[in-house]
This record gives sequence, structure tokens and C-alpha cells, in this order.
Amino acid sequence: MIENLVIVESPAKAKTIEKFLGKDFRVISSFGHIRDLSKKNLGIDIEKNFTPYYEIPKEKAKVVSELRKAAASAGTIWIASDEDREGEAIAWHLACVLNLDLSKTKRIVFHEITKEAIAQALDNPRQVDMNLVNAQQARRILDRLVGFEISPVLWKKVQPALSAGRVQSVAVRLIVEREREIISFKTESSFRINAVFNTDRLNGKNFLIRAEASKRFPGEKEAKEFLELCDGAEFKIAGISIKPGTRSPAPPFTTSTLQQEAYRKLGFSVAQTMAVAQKLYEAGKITYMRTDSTNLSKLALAQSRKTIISGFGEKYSRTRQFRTRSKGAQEAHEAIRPTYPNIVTIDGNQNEKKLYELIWKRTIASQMSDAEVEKTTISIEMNNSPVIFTASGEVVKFDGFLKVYTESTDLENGDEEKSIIPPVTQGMLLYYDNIAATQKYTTPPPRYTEASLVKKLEELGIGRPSTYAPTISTIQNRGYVMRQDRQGEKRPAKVLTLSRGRITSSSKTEIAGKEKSKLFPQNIGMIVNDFLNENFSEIVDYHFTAEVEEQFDEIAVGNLKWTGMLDNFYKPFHKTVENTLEKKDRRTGTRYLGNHPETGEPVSVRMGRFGPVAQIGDASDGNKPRFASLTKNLLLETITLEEALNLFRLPRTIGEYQGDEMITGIGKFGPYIRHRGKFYSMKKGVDDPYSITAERSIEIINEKNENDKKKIIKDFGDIKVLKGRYGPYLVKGNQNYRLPKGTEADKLTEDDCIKIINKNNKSKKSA
DNA sequence: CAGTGAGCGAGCTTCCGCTTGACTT
Repeated sequence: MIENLVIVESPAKAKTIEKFLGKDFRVISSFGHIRDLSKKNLGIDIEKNFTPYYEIPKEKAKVVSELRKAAASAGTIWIASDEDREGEAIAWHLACVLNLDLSKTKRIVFHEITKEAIAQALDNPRQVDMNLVNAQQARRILDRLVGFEISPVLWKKVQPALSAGRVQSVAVRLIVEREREIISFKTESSFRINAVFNTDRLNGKNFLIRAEASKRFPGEKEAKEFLELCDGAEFKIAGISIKPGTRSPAPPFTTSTLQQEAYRKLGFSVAQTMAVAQKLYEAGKITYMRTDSTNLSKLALAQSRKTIISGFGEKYSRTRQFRTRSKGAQEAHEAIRPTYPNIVTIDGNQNEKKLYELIWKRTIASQMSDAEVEKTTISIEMNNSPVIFTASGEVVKFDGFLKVYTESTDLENGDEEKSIIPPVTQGMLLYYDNIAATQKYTTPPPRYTEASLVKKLEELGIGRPSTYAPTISTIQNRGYVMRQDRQGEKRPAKVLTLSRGRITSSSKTEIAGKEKSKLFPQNIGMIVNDFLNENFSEIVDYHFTAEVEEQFDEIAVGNLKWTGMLDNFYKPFHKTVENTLEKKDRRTGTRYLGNHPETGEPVSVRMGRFGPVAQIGDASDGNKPRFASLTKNLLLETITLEEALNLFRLPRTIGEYQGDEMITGIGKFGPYIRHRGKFYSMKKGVDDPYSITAERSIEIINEKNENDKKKIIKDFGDIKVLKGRYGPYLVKGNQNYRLPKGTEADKLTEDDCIKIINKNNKSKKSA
């Protein structure tokens, strides 16, 4: 018998809290929600006023039985789930499942994990707030209705196993619409003028000033004319402005900003960031990593202050509390921060160390003084043109928080060069050293990265800290979008240079459209998006979540009945579902591209059973049509007749090697050469299946065979011991097997291998 | 790891938000 049982959501939190409480307390965790709507059917009885059917999912059975056992032998039960809508629902489900009397159940919330805060919580128990619980039920049921009524429409009208939802469908929409902006973007170019001035005509002891003209010139001709003007011009400093300014630190991390910075500074994917943060949290090194709050506890503020003063001095400390600005924030947790701000570095693997350091810097910087800067701008006028040149520079007078941390931006920064401006005076004459007119192209809006998509979703109030990473995974798993690279294309950029009275012309090549790990919409994503836009515009509207959230808030304060709210939503929504099922055609994304230049047969593209496909000819003519799959980066929406016809040139025979044919093609994993039934991948960016020579192909085949030979540690015919990425492993047929820990691979006999394989097969079956 | 594109038709797929393991080519 335990006197007191406290139930929290997270086991790591349970562990810490238990330390603060005496022997009369036991703290256990529910591991999040313990019940959910039944997975079979809809899980909601719509006729009976949206009565939900809750079930304890299989994977929660063990936790629940342990909770029941603990509850049965406890004196007082305190439910300390998080202080937000979901936490309140967890408290209610716990009370239901553990057969607790709601009027007697003690509901408490911790605002920070300190002895005083916990004592204060225990002194102020309240009851479960049913209005808040009902707001959660409305949220949950609405999401189920949207997801489970629209997805089956997609199975019928587009393709099986697809999905739609309040969050994921908007995420896809953002990516598709951005892609279309990029597709329709018209690149233009103009000439930018950059000058290097001398303070002295002679090349003696002087200063250089870099400045840019306020005007850009549309074409080469205009740029050249301006340079000619510059050659005869007198340049004079017309004005100097020195402005003091301050820069302030960014607020401490939330889930979303951590994901963005970890991507920008460390190159982590959203899922990777969360996995590493989870490890740090479990080790007690940082506070909870799924939060929308920028709030820091009093303890954290005090400790940060102490750390800053002892490390950098009093001058660098400025205690601040940041207001959380994001839409729909529920602030059940603190910002993400080091548990002990005085600990600068930690033990752990490289990624853990790097992420911890980032969190430490961000937290500490947020509690430091503003930086003081001095921005100098000088304007340089010409006596024969109204064009003004400006040079600007920034000098940091006091570094403040910059001593430890600067936030990165998403923009590919580059050409804006901030230099130190030399001591000059108004009216001073300057002499050009050189003036260059460089062709600059406009760039389309950037594609989303995983992290910038999270940022956008957060701005729209769509999704929660616990779902950002899973949502990004879902839309990739469904094939709606993919993380891809693009090599980019070369394009010429003209440069005209004026130096010593002469204008020379040259051209440099730059790479445009190079992309690394960006989110690209896939054909099926675009088809589904268009279908949803056309038929369910309300659901994929960017404001839909915000609007229903307002109603959930009304339910939470008791101003709105949750069943009535659902009824208002469901009636017209369900009608739309039925109408769409009844009246709309299947959507295949078919486009007719034109006729074959030789045979005159129609050429079209569409979404086929196995993905996007190009087709020559028509089955109704009695002839058999020819088919070819679209390659990865081709879109049904933009493919041209030429590109479609090109697809039919593969696979092709390019010659013989050792008496057998070599055939090139493009498969699921890119361009390949097939020889004697084996596939050899071509090198990305080097080889091209349309133009590769027989000699080069033989080179690739030999290289791959050599490498495969090196991988073999032991060869028993059917069974082999190979060297893999994670160390040695076994192969039999097309099955891989792990070796037991501590096995010496090079001493294995065939019998040993058979034993390992049999053992592995057995344990797989029993699992 | 890499073909496919006729059709038959049963049975399956799916949401968002809270939490961690268990599992690894």
C-alpha cells in the first residue's frame, strides 16, 4: 500500500519528480494517451450525437494493467498530466479507466519541476475540467471524421492506400503550390553595378571603399553606357550617416525553432533532431523537447544569470522572459533548455554534444545583453549622373549575446558584404579603381525544407510540436512529396569591367537551381491535392484549423456545446463526401501531349497502376499501345512531347562484353547497365544512359565486381559472410542475417552459419 | 533492390496527438 500515487505523462518526468517527493509518494507514467477511438470502422456513433467508442490499444494494455494495479493499492491518486487540452483528456481517460470518482479525483499541474512548485501543486488540487476534455473530444472526433471519410474517397477516385487529413493535406498543398509558383516563374536579369573606390588617385597609402549603385540596368547596352559615363565622372562623398543600433537575442528554443536551427546549423533532419533531443531529455540533460513555449522557469533564469556573470561578467547579463507568439500555443511545458544551464558541455555521442551545445548557446544568449552596433552608410554622388553609390558597414561596439550565438536565416546569404568603412569626410573626392556591371538573375521562391515547412505550419497554427516530425514522415511515406537534390543548370552571367578607362567584357558561368534535400511534390501528391482542392476546399483551406480552433476554445470555456459544433461541421461535410463519391470521375491526371511525329499515334501521360506512365497509341485501334514509366523528376503536369518520346529510347543495347549483351535503362533506383542478369548502377552526374559508351560500361561493370569481391569474407556457395556498413553479416539467398555479438567473422565455418540462420529464423517466427 | 500497364475481386488501406521502446542492411 502506497499512501500517494502521482500519474504523469512521461517516464522521465516521473523519475525526476519522484526524487523531490518523500517516501509516501510513488510516481508512475501513462506514456501519453492510454485510450483512443476504436480503429475499426469510424469509432463514432454519429446517430447517437457523435458518441465516441474508446478502446485501449494493444500496445497500451501493459501500461494500463500496471496503472490499474498501482491505483488499486494507493491511498490518494493525483493525476498530474500536462496542463493543456490533451493533458486534460488524458486525466479524464485515466479516471474512467481506473474507475476513479471524478468528483474526488485530484487533478494537479506542475508549472516547473522544483520542490516548491511541486509542493504548491499538491496544495492546490482541482477537479478534471470537463469543458476542456470536451474540447479535446471535439478535436479528436473532427480529425477522425475528416481523415476517415475523405481517405476512402481517394481510394475510390484516385488510388488505394492514400490518405487525407486536416494537417497533412495542407502540408502537401503548401509544397504543391510552391512548386507551381516555381514552374511559372519567369527569370529575368539585370546588371548590378559594384565599384571599388580609392581615397587617393595615386596608388600610395590609401583606403578602398566598396560601394553599390542604387540603380540596376536592364541590359548590357545600358550598363555599358553607364560605365562609360563613370569613366569621366567625378565621385564625391555626399553624405555620411553613423547610426547606433542594437540587436537582440532570439528567444529560447521551441520544438519548431529547434528543428529549424538544427537543420540550418547542423544539417539534421526534423526526425533526427527529435531523436537526439529525446536522448538528451531521457538522460536528464535538457527539458522536454516537444513544446510551443518560450518560457523559462525562475530557476532557469537565475542559473543562466549566474552562469553568464561568472563566465562573461555582469555587463553581459540581462534577464528576460519572452512571450510565446505562435498561434494556438498551449504552453504546457517550458522552452527547450539545458536542465542545468551551468553545464556547458556534456558526455555523449557527437550529435548529442552538438545539439546540446546549440541548446545551451541559444538559452544562454537569450539571457544576455543586447549587442550594440554602429552602422555607417556613406553615399557617393556623381557629377554627371543622378545615380548614387552607397557603401555600408557595421561595427560591433559591444558584442553582448553575439559572444555566444547568432541565429541563422533560411536565405542563402551571399553577396551582401558588410565591411568596415574607413575614416572619410564629407565632400572628399574618390577615384574609381574598378567598376563592374554584373548580370544578376531573379530567383524563384525557395522550395521548402523539412524545417521551413514546419515553420510555415506553425505560423498557420496547423499541427502540434508532437506531430511536426511524424507529419513530415507521413507525407513522404504516402509518396506525396520527396526529399530530393537537383544538380542545377549552368547559365552564363556577363560581366563588364571598367578599369583605367577601358571596358572589358567577360562571362562567368553560374549554377542555377541547385537544390539539396528539398521537398519536391510528386505526381500523386499533385493529383490528390487538386482533387481535394476541387472537392474539399474548406478542409484544405489554410484557415480551416484556425477557425475550428476558435470553436474548440469556445467549447473549452463552456460557451459552446461540443456535439452541436460537430453537428454543424458534419452535416454539410458529409453531404460533400457523398456528392463527390456519386458524381465525380476517377482522377488520373491524363494529359494528351500530341501525336507521334512518324506514326501519328496519340501520345499521352497519366497516373497508371504502377505510377506515372507515358503511352503511345490507343488500345481501341486494335493495336497494342506501348508504355514507358516516367522518370523521377518528370511531372505529368509539365512533361513535353519530346520528353515523353525520349522515354521510349530505353532500354537499349549498347554492345557486348564477354559475349553477352549490355543493356542500359532507368530503373527504380536510377540509370543502370544490365549484364548477365546483374544490374550495375551508373554514377550520378557522370554517366547518362542515353549516351554512355560500351567502354565506360565495361569499366563500371569491372569496378563493381571488384568491389563485391572485396566484400566477401567467407564464401560457402549459397551462404556468404559479407562486410557491410554495420560490420560483417550473413547472406543466404536474398535474406540477410545479423551475427551474434562478439562473433569473429573470419573464423566462421559453414556449420556455424547454418546454426545462426536457423536461430534467427526461429526468433523471427516467434516475434 | 531495378520487368509490370488485361482483368477477376476479396480484403486491406486512412486521421491527429500524447508518449516511448523494439526493431534494425
